[in-house]
Amino acid sequence: MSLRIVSWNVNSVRIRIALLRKLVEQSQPDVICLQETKTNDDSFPLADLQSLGFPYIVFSGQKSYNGVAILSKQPISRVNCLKVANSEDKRHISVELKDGISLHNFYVPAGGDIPDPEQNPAYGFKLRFVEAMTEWSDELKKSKENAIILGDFNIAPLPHDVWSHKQLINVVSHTEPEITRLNKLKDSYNWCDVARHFVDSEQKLYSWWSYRNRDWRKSDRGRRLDHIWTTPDLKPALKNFSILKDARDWTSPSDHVPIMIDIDL
DNA sequence: ATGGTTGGACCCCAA
Repeated sequence: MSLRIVSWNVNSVRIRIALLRKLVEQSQPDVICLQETKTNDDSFPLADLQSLGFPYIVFSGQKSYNGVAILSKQPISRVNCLKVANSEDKRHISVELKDGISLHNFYVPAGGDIPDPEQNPAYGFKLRFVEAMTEWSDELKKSKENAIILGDFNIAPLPHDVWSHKQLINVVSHTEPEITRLNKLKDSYNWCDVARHFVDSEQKLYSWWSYRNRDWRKSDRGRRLDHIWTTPDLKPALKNFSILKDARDWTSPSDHVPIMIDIDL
């Protein structure tokens, strides 16, 4: 069974319905994982999304901030929401795709502007959040379960995951403490960074471009904040990876674009 | 060196 899985930080699910329709028509994904849905569960646009051809939808949201969802064409089971780093924030939801293979959708905290946990608690929370993900990953490895983890990790780890390594080294998303922690998470289960499995590390690769640029394509000051990782045993099953960059030019876009994999499960 | 934009709620916050 070949599965096409998309991850997208939509920056409000309710105002992005038309763009989700466009995504479905153009790319025909089987599973869509959303971050920053920005709505509580009572106001989640369930019927609208089901009408796009996804009868099976699970979501965990809150008013105004955060929120995650998974849309699927096929039945899903074992729905779970983790309380990562003891936070009440709705930043994780997972399902079982098929026997023994789980899919975990994470929205890692952005972490504010100042890269100092003393001055900026949001930054400290971000670091603790990735540490908590690592503890979770350690347990997953012990269970030997295969998994896909994806979402907006809000960290661009490699020099060519940002438009200027030098200019962003002290900018939250590309600081040494964040990168060290993300690498620790990656090493904890030898996770495969699917984007870099297919695209050389010397090549620039972004999934996010700030709203605060007159011409995002021309200035091209992007960062690779969105990720899809698999457990090492799933590597041979990976068939394709793509970043749907054109979505940044859609009418009233998210500042993140969808990223997509094809995997034979 | 600074400011630029968006979304959701409310008159500002987080991204």
